[in-house]
Amino acid sequence: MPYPPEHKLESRQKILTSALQLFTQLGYESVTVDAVMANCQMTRGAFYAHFDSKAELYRQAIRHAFHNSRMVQSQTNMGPKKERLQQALSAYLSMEHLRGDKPCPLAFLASDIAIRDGETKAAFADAYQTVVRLVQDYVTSYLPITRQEILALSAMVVGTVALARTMDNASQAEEMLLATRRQLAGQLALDL
Amino acid sequence: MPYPPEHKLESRQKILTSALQLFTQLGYESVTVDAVMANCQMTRGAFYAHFDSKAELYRQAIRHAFHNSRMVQSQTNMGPKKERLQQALSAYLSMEHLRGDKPCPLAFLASDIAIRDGETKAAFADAYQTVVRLVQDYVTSYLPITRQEILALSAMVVGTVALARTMDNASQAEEMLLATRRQLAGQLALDL
DNA sequence: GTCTATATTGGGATAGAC
DNA sequence: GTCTATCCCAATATAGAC
Repeated sequence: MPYPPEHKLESRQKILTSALQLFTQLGYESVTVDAVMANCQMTRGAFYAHFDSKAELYRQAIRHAFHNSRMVQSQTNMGPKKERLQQALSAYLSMEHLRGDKPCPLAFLASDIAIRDGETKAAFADAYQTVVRLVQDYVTSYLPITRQEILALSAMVVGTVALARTMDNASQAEEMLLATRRQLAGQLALDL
Repeated sequence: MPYPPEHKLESRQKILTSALQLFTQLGYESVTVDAVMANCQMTRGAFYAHFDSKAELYRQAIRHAFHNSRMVQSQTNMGPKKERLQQALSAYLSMEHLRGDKPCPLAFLASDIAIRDGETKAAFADAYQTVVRLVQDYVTSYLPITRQEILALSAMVVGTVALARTMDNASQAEEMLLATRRQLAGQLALDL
């Protein structure tokens, strides 16, 4: 028995992490299965023992990213919800995030998802609705707010990161992040 | 002389319009030069008399889109700036826009641009800065506002359209558009 | 489960006729 | 300027050994 049973699960996790990194950096079409596997020290042949196709890998990588996101993971953390929200937003609206550290699929893949098949879009839409409800839960713990306001502010946060990433100039990107932190601090009574 | 001198310019415009439509619908990589040309009743061979490469076509299509955008074109319109702004925003945050009618590259291509070369990103960043200044000019004509506020609100508007486009469900998309219209109406004293 | 071939397709770019 | 025909490379997916 050359491989222990947990080996396959470990390989799967490695492939998913590798895939998310490359998909967010290069976009769906420019990423090859070869590159994903090489990026985690495996070869192409092994891929098909884990996933049926590249499209399937994309869907799973998105689910994986949401499940491991700061916002979702912060549910298991200690401390008041307001502080956890503040930390998550601060990390989200940072240059480190822009550079691809724990990339959020919402901001990094939005226009890529819009052109995929229904199954992929549904996976993405579900995850988005979950995050919106989570944010609403966090904010309402200390401030009355409507779902409508949460939706608009979420779009602002995600849109800021998506647009800042397109800027060729770092100071323009920083200006955008700062502007949204200020706006958010005012509307959500946070210290950002 | 089989071709009058204006023929080439006309062909070029047709190719650019065809390209923008396909790029925003399918993304850069999934669009073939063949498809762009077939979409405007020409063949692949003719393409290279107009553009050096597919990457060059992408850049030109983005410039073309900004130049023909409602916001930029509204500069030549009559009427008070506040009304022109209101009309542009209303069209921007509509289901027709989401369906691909005069697609805005900011919202439709943001995560696609982020992974392209520096030249493409620079073209996009320039266009974005122009639009931001234009919006600021329109708003300040009737309401005092800072550049920071304009940046945050612009990200909200663009982010809303980008995210709404990823939803598999039309009513979710409508909810998002409505939420941002409401928020914007409040902050910019508009009737949306 | 993972490896090294390999079959096959698709698309960017060019050549040369009209 | 536009056409058809062609070269050439890259990438998905599979076959079969270990």
